[in-house]
Amino acid sequence: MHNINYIRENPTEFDNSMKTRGEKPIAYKIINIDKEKREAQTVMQNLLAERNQLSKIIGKLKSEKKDTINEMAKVEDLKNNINTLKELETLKDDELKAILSRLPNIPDSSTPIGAYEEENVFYREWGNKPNFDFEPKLHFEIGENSNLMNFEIATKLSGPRFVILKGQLSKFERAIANFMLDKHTNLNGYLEIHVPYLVKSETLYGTGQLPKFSDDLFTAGDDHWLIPTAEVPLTSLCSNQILNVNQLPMRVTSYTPCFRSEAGAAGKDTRGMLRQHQFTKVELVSLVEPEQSSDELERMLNCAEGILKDLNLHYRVMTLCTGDMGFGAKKTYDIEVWLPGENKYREISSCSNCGDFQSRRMNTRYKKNDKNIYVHTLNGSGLAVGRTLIAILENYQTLDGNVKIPEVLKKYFDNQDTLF
RNA sequence: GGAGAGAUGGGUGAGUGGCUUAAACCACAGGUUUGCUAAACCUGCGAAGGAGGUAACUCUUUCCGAGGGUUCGAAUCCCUCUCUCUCCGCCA
Repeated sequence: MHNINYIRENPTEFDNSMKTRGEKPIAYKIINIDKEKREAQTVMQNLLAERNQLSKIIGKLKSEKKDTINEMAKVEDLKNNINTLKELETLKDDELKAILSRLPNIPDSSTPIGAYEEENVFYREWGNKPNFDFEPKLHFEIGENSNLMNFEIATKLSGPRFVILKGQLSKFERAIANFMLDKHTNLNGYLEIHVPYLVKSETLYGTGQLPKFSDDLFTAGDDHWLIPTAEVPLTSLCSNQILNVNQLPMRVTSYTPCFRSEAGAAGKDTRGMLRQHQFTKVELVSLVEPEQSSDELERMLNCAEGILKDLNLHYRVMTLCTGDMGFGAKKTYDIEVWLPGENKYREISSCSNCGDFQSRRMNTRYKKNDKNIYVHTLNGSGLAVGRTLIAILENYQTLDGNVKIPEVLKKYFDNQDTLF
């Protein structure tokens, strides 16, 4: 949610920001509605003050057994005006909220301006593309050939975009997640949290998925929604709270399934387990003081990159341009891992600084020098477990169709050298 | 799922229609004094807004779980909902 005072004071800058995100100019309209709201409010409050005065007088007169007909008549008049103004104020406030809640965050000054994915900017890379002396297979070829990955059964049970992992592959998924969690909790200072996978619409509003993106979500009825990412419950842990400054920075992590309807992705990535309705992810979330959020984004990116380095997987980091960035983000880095089977880089993590955009929506503040300040929130994948599994299958495959186990994962996988 | 009891500031907790401008205590912050691992005393201490002023500030509205209603006036009365606790039932 945007700070109305900022829009009031910087309408041109605000519209320019929105333009880079594909929105039309709207500051003028917002300011007008806000003005109408405040005018109604001011007049109403003056009348309320008058009513309160009169009520006190009436109380006093009654206790003295005196006549109150004049005062009662005055209050009756006031009441009608108050009700009319109250309705007007509510109307204008609803209008304002409807607009503000659907506008994306203002990009950071360091976010490159652009409309499409192609305009994302290369930030850095690590490692090299591996050399194969045979034609590397795609992850689902390796999976299906070994009979450990099955899409038909999953489709029979749940429809398209689901998968079943069996035996060693199912266990391998678990090993990858455990490795990530151990690293983030033991070395990177994140506190592991077990969160609900169903949340209320109010919670999704706080992180920005609602009201605008309900089509991307699965609902379970009764105001319960399946989480599209653990970012939603983790970021919301301290909603409607005033934290003490010494609770910051707060760093939390969670390993959860994520559920996405992939409504806009019809026909895209239909083969394999790259784009599923359900996948697992280790998520990182930080709540920090405003001055620290830029540094925290770099730190978080390093935590996510560290996993890929440990796994010796080649990747590049892209800075997303304004048009490709998510709704709540001020700045986002995508980590794209190299997939030799596909001969492509593919997103495996996305780390975003949301500034105070989410904390305003969910009302998370901290107290410093007697002031209540909105925290800055950050989230990042550390990493998407399913896609990490894909990356290992494709990068560590051998000619005979087996897969070598990366050194750091062996202790999570009964010290085996190969997948099967 | 059934029955009962509750929800008041950071915490405990008083408050059954106007004398509450939400008491008191604890915690916290600042200060004074005594003098030493502390005590006593004083002061301050919830949130979100609006109007005025260059400003320190002043005035004012709303908020006692949430939303409606009654009333000149609601923490207090009425209705709906949510959550918590206790007991019973069911259950991994």
